[in-house]
Amino acid sequence: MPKIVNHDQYREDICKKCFAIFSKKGYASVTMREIAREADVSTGTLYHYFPTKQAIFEQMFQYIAPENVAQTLGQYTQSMKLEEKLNQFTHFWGTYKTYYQNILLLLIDFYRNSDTGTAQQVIDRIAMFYINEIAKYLELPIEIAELMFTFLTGIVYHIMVRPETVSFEKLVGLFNAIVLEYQQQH
Amino acid sequence: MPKIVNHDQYREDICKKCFAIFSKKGYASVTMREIAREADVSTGTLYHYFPTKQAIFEQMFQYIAPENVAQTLGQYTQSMKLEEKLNQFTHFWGTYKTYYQNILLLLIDFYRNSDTGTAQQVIDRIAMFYINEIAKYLELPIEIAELMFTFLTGIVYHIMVRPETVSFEKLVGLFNAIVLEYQQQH
Amino acid sequence: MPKIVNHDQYREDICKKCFAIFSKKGYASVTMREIAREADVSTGTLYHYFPTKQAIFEQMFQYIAPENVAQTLGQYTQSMKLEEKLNQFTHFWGTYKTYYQNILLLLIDFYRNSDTGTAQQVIDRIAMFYINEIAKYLELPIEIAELMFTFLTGIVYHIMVRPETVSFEKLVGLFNAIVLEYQQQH
Amino acid sequence: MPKIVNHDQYREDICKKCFAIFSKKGYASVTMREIAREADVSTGTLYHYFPTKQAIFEQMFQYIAPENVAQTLGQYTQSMKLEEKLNQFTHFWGTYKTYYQNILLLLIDFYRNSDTGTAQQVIDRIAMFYINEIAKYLELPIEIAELMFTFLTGIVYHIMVRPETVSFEKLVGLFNAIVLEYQQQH
DNA sequence: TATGAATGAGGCTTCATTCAT
DNA sequence: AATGAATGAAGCCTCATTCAT
Repeated sequence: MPKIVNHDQYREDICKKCFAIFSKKGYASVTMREIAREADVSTGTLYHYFPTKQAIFEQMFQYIAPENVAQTLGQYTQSMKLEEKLNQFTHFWGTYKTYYQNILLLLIDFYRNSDTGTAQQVIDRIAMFYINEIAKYLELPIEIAELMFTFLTGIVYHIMVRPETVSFEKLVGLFNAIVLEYQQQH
Repeated sequence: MPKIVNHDQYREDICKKCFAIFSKKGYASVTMREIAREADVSTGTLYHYFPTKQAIFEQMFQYIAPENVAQTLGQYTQSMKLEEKLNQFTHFWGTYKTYYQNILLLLIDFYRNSDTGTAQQVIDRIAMFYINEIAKYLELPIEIAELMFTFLTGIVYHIMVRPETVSFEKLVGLFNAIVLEYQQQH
Repeated sequence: MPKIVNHDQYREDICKKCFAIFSKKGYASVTMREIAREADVSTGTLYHYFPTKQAIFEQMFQYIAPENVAQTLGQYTQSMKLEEKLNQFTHFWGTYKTYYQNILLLLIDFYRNSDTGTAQQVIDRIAMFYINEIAKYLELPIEIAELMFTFLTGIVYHIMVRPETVSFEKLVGLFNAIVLEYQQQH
Repeated sequence: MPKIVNHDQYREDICKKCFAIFSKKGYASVTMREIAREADVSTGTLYHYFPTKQAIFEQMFQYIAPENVAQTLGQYTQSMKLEEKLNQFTHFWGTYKTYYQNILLLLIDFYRNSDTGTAQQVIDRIAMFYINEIAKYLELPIEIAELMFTFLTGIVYHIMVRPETVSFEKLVGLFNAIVLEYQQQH
């Protein structure tokens, strides 16, 4: 009997193992040999489980992203007032800056290198997950959460490409103030 | 008798000519042959003026002045009330969606493929140009303009990668409402 | 308790089962996985019974008896006159065109991929079977049957590679006429 | 200025140079590196002139086959009687056995590895060339020439795959006798 | 025995870069 | 200066074969 393998489980393992290298180098400049090395298998094995490099990349998101996200977001402690929550939340977000930057770059690579429709679906699923978590935690309407998430995406981008000029704290503080004020009016 | 050529001028010409193709296809998937064709020279000539493909890409941003990238701005007509201005502005922004998406992707390629410090400087210059234009036109403090620009960046991204779920109008409408309210308080 | 297996019998089974796929796709473009699937065993089992892919291919011809290859023959009904027989025979041959084309291609693959001497022996055995059948059925001397078979081989080839130009009926009609005339003289 | 190259001429040169290796090893088992070595260029250059391996193979026939064929056939000396002509012709054909065998194998590879329609056209052109030459030289009607060519194809095949059993002379002698007799009747 | 997961050499192809003209 | 033909390293992928279970 050959080694008993749960294919899906194995795929997931491989995906998890190569997340780091993709996250570090993006899509295009990662070679199959590197992926194989990272996943500690041969290139042949890679092709035993995935038809193409692109498929590895795509499935990686299916397996990794939601989990990582959940892991990342599940750390809030509850607090009472919206203002405090906002502060805690954005502070937290700031702590994971680099992580979110990598994800953002990776998602853009994903968008560039995959079938557009598929990419959009996958990315949307990830985004919706975030948005719902934000809404739940901050006890805000989903539209506001979506607004916040969109804005935070913008922040992640600008902090990455313009770190000298952009102050995360200032930007976020201003945004929080605006949201707070708006919320109090309604 | 060699052709008299102003090297810098020639470089600038080439850069401008290949902006379109880079903006359309990104960095990695544009070949030197394509660049040469676009710039209407031979690959040999390309290497006479630039040491590498990456150098072309980097210098392109130097020659593509912010005004060029933002050439679509500056078409506003003035109107009185902030609300109207906001509406006009965001409507306008929405019209050029695809263009901004391409620029966003391009800048990310630039960030990925160039020296980080240089890329950040160049991108910052472009961003600041936009932000100042926004501040000037909407007669808003620069911090608010920065906030808006950051947010608009997020929108461009989300509209690109999640078009099924995200409504530009709704998102922007909500944002405008919030900004407006905030502005009236101060 | 291991399964009791008659190895030779097992080999024969496998060979017979994969004849179809080889005949359809040729030697080179059939993979071991496909052979395994076709024979309803694992690739490991394949290698338990055969040392290489080539060995499978070679032994296949050993087990595929000439009668199998020529199974389509033997369906003739007897009729009296040579002319009628010729017509019936060539009509019949024409009906199985595609089948004979595949066999022809397969034998050429065999010739190319196997030890020349072995291939020649096997192919000769198959050919002789055909020729004898022709001689028997048409009641013609073996030399004439050989002539006919050689000619029919040529026809199979030309119909395959030049279907637009070659008319099976015309070619065969002419040939029959010639044979007939020759026969009547002797 | 770069080296001045007549692309078509260069393509033809490359094709001619790699005819030998293809003719010796067939299509599938010839690698691009071998082709390059044979043509005395780099693999890159190969792709400068041909988009794929298949294209090289296909164009090789366009360039090579008619010419080689012509060269081969242009050696007849005229003689008076049909019988003598037939003898000379078939003798000649026998002399080039190996050459025709290679061509036959190669054409079958061509048929297998190219778009069917294209392959058929190319092969038909070659065949028609032969047939016309036969008709012209032997002063026979085109249908008889076609018949002969078809038959000769069959002979080439059988001599190749069954050399122990098949006698070229006998087969051809018999065929000549039949043709001769038929011709005298009409 | 039987399985099929695992291997890795080697195939085709791409493309930034070099260099003879 | 300008050209574009030529290069060859390196990428993705295939598949006959091996081997642990």
